[in-house]
Amino acid sequence: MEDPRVRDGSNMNNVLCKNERFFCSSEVLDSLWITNSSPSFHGSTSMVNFENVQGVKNTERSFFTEIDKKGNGNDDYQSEKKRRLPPDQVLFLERSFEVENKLEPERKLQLAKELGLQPRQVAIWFQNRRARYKTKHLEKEYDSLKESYDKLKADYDSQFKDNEKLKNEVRLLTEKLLSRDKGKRKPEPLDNAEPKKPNLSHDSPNIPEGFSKQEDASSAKSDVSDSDNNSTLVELADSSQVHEQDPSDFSQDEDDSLSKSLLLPFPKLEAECYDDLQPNSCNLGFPVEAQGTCFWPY
DNA sequence: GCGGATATGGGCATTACGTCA
DNA sequence: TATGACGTAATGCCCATATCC
Repeated sequence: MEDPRVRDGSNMNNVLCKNERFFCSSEVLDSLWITNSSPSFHGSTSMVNFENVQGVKNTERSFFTEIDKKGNGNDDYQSEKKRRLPPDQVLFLERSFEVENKLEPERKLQLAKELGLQPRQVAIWFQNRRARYKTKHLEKEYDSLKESYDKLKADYDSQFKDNEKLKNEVRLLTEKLLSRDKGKRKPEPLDNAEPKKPNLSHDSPNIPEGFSKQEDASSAKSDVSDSDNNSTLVELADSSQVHEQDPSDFSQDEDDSLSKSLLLPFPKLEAECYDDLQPNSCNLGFPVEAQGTCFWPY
């Protein structure tokens, strides 16, 4: 069974248009496509006697002038020196690549025939093109990840400052309450007085000490993953509904200790705050395979 | 049905060459 | 003119898969 897609050049437009994701202009494709009736690409070798898709001879290319000057009539593809493909051929291959980045044998033969290239050349071009695409894609993915990371880090820093501010407020209020209690009654032994502290503390009798240790923001930041400090902060701020730490949420990020420490205070960010991100814009916590993608696998 | 030999194609690292600043 | 950086065509190797016997 012959694949109708590759039967002739006129059908190639359908091939190129079958994927609606890509820009597809029949005029453009018509200008690119050379039908079998055109002698333009029918040279027996890769690019000898090549004419571009508009039928204009490429007599300006240095390679041909060199060949002509030397009177080299050798049609053997293997013996030819390596040279870049002309822009029109590259454009045509790019269009084909946009449609499908894998090359079935029949399509390879058809492209080779239409472009006047060796099938091997077409296959190599697609192979290299896939490699280039992968590189570019990885670069974009890296940039996206970095952007997401920076954003997340900025969010964390902002939240950290707010946290510090709230801690200071709690500390001041605690001191006020303590001083007011002192004024009301006689001083009591310390261990007796502790349980009479206001609701700010349930299980952490040494709150002021804990705060005093964290007044230096930088040192406190380094301790951000300390569960004792976190629990203290949460209880003091009476925000247990906000902070429900689940260590399992970060099991996929073990290799990145910095990211892990940054994320710890905000275990629900991934699930709740980044739903609107574009695919591939943030991979934190998600395996690459699980991300939606409009790109080809490579 | 199973297993080995062979062919084919893709991925990847690398090389070779052309181009340009 | 020489040179280094960069892009890309091409090569070689490895692996997965399909087919044949």
